[in-house]
Amino acid sequence: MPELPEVETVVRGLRAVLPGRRILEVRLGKTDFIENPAALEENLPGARIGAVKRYGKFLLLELESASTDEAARELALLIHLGMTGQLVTCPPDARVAPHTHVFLALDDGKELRYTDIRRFGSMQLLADGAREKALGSLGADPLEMTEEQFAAAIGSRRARVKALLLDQHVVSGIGNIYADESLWRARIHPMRIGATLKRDEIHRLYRAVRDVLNEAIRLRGSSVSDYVDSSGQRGEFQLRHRVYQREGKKCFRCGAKIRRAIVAGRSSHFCPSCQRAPRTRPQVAGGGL
DNA sequence: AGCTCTTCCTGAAAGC
DNA sequence: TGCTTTCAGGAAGAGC
Repeated sequence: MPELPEVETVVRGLRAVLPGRRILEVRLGKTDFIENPAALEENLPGARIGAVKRYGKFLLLELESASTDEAARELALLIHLGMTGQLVTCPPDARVAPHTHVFLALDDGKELRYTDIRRFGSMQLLADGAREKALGSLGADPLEMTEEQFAAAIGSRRARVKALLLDQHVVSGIGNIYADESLWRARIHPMRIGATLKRDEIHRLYRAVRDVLNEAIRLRGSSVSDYVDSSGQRGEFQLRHRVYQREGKKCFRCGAKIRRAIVAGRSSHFCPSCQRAPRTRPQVAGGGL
């Protein structure tokens, strides 16, 4: 599922081919994940693609409307890949994958396609002033924030650290895979309360999050379900997972059996030996460590 | 403030 | 074997 490293990989791929391209034609399939489908059909044809950006797990295609009619409106297409979203460029006669719902014909003869099996993704055309409203509440990007900012965001909260890492308003871009992998690397139990983390633990978590994300970007993301990059290629970081989907297997560090528990409503994988459960209130469901 | 539950959706996997 | 049920999960909203 696309999290920060996967979205970053897609963004880098699109950055190499999209800027400067003009959109010639739009075709839509199912549109229940698009905020205003008619707005796409009206405004995308003729628009020129500018910068390709990433905000947490969001992709943003900046657009220059070709029509010089009224005020030259700055538009942007905001895209979230949800769990199974794919953005791929291909020749227009390439086989159409099932569940492909957006086709953008480009002026270099290529096509940009959006495929999303579960349609948990979203697509929205943002007018001039709407960008701040759509993205303003996002937390800082963990690769851009300082350790002090990270410590302030996590260390002041009474929620479980797993919930905090997943909360896009606290830090943006981390999902279930990278939360679990980061916590394992930092040797912190997912049920720990943010405000109870020691300075050294915050430091380890900050380092772990950044190291895991950077390494995952280097390996072009994790392909666990349907993720592929903008060329249709799978990533390789799933080969480096230490806890995610490794329930019952041996911890790479100590050999104990990896456990799975529901934390913050999400399946959480951790080593009960390396990542000590908090002693007092929050207990892992079913007792035990 | 933070937790749990629900909703959206499909396909894989488990259950019978 | 084949049908049915459960589950997974990003994000938002409801209710406590």
